[in-house]
Amino acid sequence: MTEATPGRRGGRQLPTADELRIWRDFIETTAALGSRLESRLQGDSSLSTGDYSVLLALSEAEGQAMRSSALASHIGWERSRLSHHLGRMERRGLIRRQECATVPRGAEVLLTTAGAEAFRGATFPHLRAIRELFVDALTPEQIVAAGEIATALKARLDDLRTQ
Amino acid sequence: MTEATPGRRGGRQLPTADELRIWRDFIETTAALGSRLESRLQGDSSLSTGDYSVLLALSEAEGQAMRSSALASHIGWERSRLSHHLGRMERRGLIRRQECATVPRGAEVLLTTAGAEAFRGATFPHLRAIRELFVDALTPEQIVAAGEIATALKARLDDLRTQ
DNA sequence: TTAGCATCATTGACACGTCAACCGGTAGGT
DNA sequence: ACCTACCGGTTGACGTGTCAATGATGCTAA
Repeated sequence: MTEATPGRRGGRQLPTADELRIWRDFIETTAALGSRLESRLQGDSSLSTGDYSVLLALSEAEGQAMRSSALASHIGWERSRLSHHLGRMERRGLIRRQECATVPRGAEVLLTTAGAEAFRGATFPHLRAIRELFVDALTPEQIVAAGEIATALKARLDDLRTQ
Repeated sequence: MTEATPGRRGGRQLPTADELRIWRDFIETTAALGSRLESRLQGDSSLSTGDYSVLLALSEAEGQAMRSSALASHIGWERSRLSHHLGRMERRGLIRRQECATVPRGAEVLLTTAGAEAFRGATFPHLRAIRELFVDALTPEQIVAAGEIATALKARLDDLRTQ
């Protein structure tokens, strides 16, 4: 199961029509789910899911502050993406950046009170939306299956990246 | 299952820690899968998945041409999104636009030979990537389960939109 | 007839992501 | 000491997506 057995289904190289239909349903529906959640969060709190990830990480951090690179790896973003996003969040007053005293050339990202407040206001509606759009849409067995599918897909992505 | 029973799991309003962990795995992994496929397609053919959707629809269309609005609803895009995308594709010579003879104010989108060729070259590697990243990552049972999960999530999204 | 009104498509402003280039500083090897 | 190589972070260019506003055109009802 971890190693692909190339001949498992007759050595075909291309998906069957059924597999393709499921693929399309799956990728399109998950994308639609993501953007619906995005717009729910936007409407409830004027935050994007990116903002939410950053604010969540900072809220849980020691002193509500993190080094930029630590933040990037914590939420799994590229550095340039984070830098652009922090610029936009700083303009809106949600975070602040300052030179790091201990590490030369390091940037410290600080949660502002406005940022903390925005995060507090967003959390409850966001979790409720996750429940309505995902948890309540599936049976308990399907939720477990979704977790296993995610794990298997992630393993495959990791395998192919380093290979 | 179609109607949410609010008290089904004790009337909680928020997801449990387990549900939340699965949610994050699920949404992040599917997003990563989508962008991996995007970059595979880009590397193999210099097309985006958006380009691919448009070219697929046009290839299958009568006379390799479609009205803009028909194309939009066929691939499920907003018209403004399609208009922007067609502008970029037209600059690259993949499609052409011309006034529609039959419908006033209608725009006809035509597949160019360069577009048809790009699509032909992209199809095989794209389908192979879907097989490698999705079909081969899952057991046959998991593929079925993925289809059912997509159907359930889609039904939920549709329910909540019209409600 | 004309004043709305819906329809088809485009446009502009803006948020977001990726890629590649860049910059400043530290560390290693010669 | 000097050259180089990396590291942390930023920037610019560009493709992409959404929203709201705009044109242009036909339909309908006062």
